[in-house]
Amino acid sequence: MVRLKQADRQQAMDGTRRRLLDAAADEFSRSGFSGANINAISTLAGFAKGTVYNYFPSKRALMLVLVDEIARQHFVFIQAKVLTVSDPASRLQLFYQAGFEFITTFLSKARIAFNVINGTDEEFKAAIFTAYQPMFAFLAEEILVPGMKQDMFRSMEPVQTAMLLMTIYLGTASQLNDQGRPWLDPGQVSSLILNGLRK
Amino acid sequence: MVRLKQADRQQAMDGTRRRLLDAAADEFSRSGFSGANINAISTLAGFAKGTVYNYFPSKRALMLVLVDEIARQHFVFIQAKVLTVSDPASRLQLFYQAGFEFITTFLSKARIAFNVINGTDEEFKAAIFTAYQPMFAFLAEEILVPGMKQDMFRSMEPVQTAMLLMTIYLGTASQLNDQGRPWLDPGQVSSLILNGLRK
Amino acid sequence: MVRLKQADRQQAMDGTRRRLLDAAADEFSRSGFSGANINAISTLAGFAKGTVYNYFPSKRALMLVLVDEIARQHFVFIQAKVLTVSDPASRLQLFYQAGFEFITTFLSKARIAFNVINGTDEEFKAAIFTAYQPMFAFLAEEILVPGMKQDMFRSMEPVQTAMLLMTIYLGTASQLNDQGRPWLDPGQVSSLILNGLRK
Amino acid sequence: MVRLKQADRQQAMDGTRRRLLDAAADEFSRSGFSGANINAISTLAGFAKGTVYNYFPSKRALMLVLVDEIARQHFVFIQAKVLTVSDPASRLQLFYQAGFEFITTFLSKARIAFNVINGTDEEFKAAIFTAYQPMFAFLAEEILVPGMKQDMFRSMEPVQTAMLLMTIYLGTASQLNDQGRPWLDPGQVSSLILNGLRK
DNA sequence: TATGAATGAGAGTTCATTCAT
DNA sequence: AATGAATGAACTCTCATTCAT
Repeated sequence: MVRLKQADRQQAMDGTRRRLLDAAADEFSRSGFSGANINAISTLAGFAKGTVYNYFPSKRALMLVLVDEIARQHFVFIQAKVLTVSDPASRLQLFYQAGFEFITTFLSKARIAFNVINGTDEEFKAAIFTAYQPMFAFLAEEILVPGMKQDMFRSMEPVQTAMLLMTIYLGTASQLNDQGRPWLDPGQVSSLILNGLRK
Repeated sequence: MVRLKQADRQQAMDGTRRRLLDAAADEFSRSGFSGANINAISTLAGFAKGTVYNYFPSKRALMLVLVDEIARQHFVFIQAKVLTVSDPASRLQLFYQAGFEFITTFLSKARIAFNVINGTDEEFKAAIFTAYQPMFAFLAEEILVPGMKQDMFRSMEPVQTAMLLMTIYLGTASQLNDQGRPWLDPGQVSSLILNGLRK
Repeated sequence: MVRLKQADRQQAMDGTRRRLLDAAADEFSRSGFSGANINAISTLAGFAKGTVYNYFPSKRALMLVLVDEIARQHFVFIQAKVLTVSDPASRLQLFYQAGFEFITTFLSKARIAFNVINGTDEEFKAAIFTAYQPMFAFLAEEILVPGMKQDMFRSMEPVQTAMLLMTIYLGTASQLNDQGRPWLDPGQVSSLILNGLRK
Repeated sequence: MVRLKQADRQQAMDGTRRRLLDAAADEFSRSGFSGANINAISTLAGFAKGTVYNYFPSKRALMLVLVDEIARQHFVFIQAKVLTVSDPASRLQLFYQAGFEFITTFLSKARIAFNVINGTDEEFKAAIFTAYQPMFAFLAEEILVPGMKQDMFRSMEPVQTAMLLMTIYLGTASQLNDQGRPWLDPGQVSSLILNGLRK
């Protein structure tokens, strides 16, 4: 019985934490980190101000958890789509397509990632790049190296190029119009990139 | 004599304004807009807090003036280098080279531009995109259209493509390491782009 | 139990609000609105500066609440005394007597009312005159009109005369010596007025 | 020649001082003392900020000079009109008539007087009451005492009654509508007062 | 004498954080 | 675990005053 109660409590806590993180994503994406308001976050989540501090020791810690979560989710989302095909060129196309899809689907989370990457807070930047490492590795090992081995792409330093592709992805995908949709078409971008990479 | 005195005073004011703008560039680039501290700006410039308000009605107004100035300066810098050659491909290479050079030379100003472009403040974004219009037009009319006319580049919608190139430039150039130098090499980027654009 | 706790909390908040309003009355009466210091108000009330803003959105809003409260309290105080008699002449005498008593009893509140009435802030003036409407109406309907009907007062336009009496009351009652007591005697004033009004 | 130059200079200084005092009257009447802005005063007068400090050591000193001047001018204005007749009752009527006329003619100066009288600044209050002493004396000696001697007014303590009449005058005259005209009619007021004073 | 750039104390306001309940 | 009143440091902005010219 005690175990059940504990399980219930755990579940409730997870729910609270989840709602706080989601509300934080909304608020941070709308106002940036400095501009974000803890009160707005807790209200949005349906809790009182103090509750935030039962789950996260500070606004900054909340942001760090969120940033890490976003980067992981971002990678998982793209990886799943890309691995449905095996041809490197198709994978690259899917990479851009899935990436743009992630942005339109999880707009506020994507905005946070862009803000952090181009922001001034070194701690947040370090956190997001650490969390994005798997994405860099995936690009290099599962797309670029196979493509070069199969003579589809010209020979390039894979890690550096992965960084270039990722940067282009983030740069092009982060420009959103008023409706929160990217200015540019993922097909257009991947076509230019594929053309650029080809032997 | 009075005229001389007035001229001196005008010059001194220009100097003050210049120092304030430079200090603001430093502070805004280090801390972002919300995080920036007016006191820090004035101290950095060697003045008292109140002096800022003799020149700019508010922190926001100061930022807007700065953003506009940065975008103009950015364009002038690149345009001057690019127009030294006439071949579209060379112009594109020079565009990236000059762009990266601008960033390493005027690092704090470049950081501000990136922050604003990827930030959450719509007023700042609108201001910077307005100020960058000439750069978009220049890319389209002085590089892409001539390149297509000369059959060097495949046929593309020039304005949309200019936006793509500009976005790639900003995205790739904005990733700086701890020493404030770009991660990526302008030659590498322009090579990929040129390859991507070629017929 | 929860209800009790909530009731306690509500009571505590009411107490805080009350103490803030009282402290504000002190400070505003001592220094006027522009001269008043929010820090002084909170300290006087025994709270930290920020607490004021948990109860009132701004210094101005606090003043408006206070002004409204003062005018209502002023009227209720006078009305209660005046309605203990029914003869119009006695009512007028009691009006001045009660009015002067209000001032010596609630000196700082009375000072605020005088300041506002003779001050330059149009928003405050509008607020206090709105809140004093019942007092004007009371003077006209419960004292002047009955007095004229009973042929005790000469015939006059009641609203205009009510305003005159009220103005004389405020003007004479607002002159206070160093001990915060009116210069003039309410009996002296009401005697002159009654003599002036008699048929 | 030197004397002429000095005279010119003196005249110019007088002009500057005059314009500053007039501008100060405007600004103080519009915004009260704390709310008034030295910059607004100097600009209104057509000078630079610093010029004010060549004529008055501080904002407060400027106000004190102005208050004194206003009270003197107020008295001279009323006295001149009242002394055109000799009958005490007519003098009282003229007193109110001239008083109301002063207010409509020198609105901003009158507003300053009312503000000061009903304000919180003890130094200003002391200054204005000192400057109004001749007016009190005049009321007592030139209107009330003769009226009592001629059996027109009932017997009263003249100084106290002078204060009462002056207070009623200031109280009734200070209520101005949006166009800066008194709410009440001087005739109505003096009629009530005369009736109140008569034997 | 007139100027106005520079000053800096001081104001109102915000808000992350604490903690008693 | 959840609450939200209270806190007070920190911030932007104002403006009377100074002083070199």
